[in-house]
Amino acid sequence: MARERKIDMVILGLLSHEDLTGYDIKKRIDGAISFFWKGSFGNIYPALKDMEDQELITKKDVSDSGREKIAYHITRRGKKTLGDWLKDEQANNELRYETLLKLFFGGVQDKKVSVRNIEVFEEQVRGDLELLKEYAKTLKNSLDDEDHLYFYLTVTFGIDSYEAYLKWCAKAKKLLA
Amino acid sequence: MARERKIDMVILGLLSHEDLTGYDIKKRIDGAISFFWKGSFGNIYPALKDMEDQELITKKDVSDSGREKIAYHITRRGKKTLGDWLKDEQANNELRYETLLKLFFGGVQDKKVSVRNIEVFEEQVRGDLELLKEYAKTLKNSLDDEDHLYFYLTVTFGIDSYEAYLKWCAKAKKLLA
DNA sequence: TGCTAATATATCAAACAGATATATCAAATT
DNA sequence: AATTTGATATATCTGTTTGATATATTAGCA
Repeated sequence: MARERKIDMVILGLLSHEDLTGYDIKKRIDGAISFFWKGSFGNIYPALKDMEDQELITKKDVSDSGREKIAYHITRRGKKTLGDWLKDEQANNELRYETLLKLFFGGVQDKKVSVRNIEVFEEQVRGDLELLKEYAKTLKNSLDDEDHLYFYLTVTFGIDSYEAYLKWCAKAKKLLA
Repeated sequence: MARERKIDMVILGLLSHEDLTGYDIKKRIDGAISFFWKGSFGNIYPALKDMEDQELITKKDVSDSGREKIAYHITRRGKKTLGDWLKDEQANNELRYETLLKLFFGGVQDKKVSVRNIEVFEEQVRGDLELLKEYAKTLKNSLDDEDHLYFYLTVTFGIDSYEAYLKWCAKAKKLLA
């Protein structure tokens, strides 16, 4: 059975707002989306090619001068595919935290190693949390704009969970002390 | 540059406690670990073969009768590799939540679709949270056992973040109403 | 006895990550 | 004016991972 390629949906979702080149798509994914989904050139470019064959998107040359530049536009078929995916209730939600993996096997080393791993994690989270809070501050004033509302919701998800992470870090370090 | 294969560390971590067959390793990963890391036969068996070549683990035939059964044992080299990884401060922590992806592109559909997606997520989380709380209850009485302590820490991470998720779900549904 | 589920090893195609190759262009530096 | 740097832009390659499938044995049970 052909597995559903999730990067297709990310691309269709982005193209449903505006025409974009592969490079633009990568930049968008690396932005706010990267918090809950990743993408690489290695799957974006092949996906664009395949989806053009399936007529979910169309190509248009937008080279400004000598430089080759190809923008993609979503078709009616593409919009339907995106809509069907959104309406499909099943969703795969996965956490892949190497920090937790290291903590799980922490007994192999001195407790100090685990404490240090938690501290590094804490610093990461603290930095990301600040970024998310800035996003939230800007977005909060324009929630009547539907797109901002949905963006805001994903941002608050990040804020709430990261704040929970920080509380956990404090508790965990105490238990290891 | 040869990327570090994370499944190797999961396997070494598990083998540092007891000898296991590939099938056993899969079962262990599908248990409590699956909350923060996944593994499949498709990478477990090749990893076992490679690590045997690198002398990080050794094979021993433990077939009880006609059935082939191969258990693996960690070597001193394997323990060193595991220890080095634990002491390495850099860790890759990734969230891949299709629910958030759908929410981000929710504007394409009616708000009811997004609310439903959140509800499905909420049910998933509520179920997993119950399981984690049962783990925690059992473990809490034996935190003097080091292995239990580390297990308990990962479990409380899950509990704390899942509780934050549920609070967010309530807020998000209200904002979409 | 036959059926089903669990045990156990293993491989394959598709998807994905991360690095690299190639080349253009804009802006800053020398 | 020439050079360097960093951003833009497309694309591919290798290795890793996922999810499905193939094959076969064994235990329980009806």
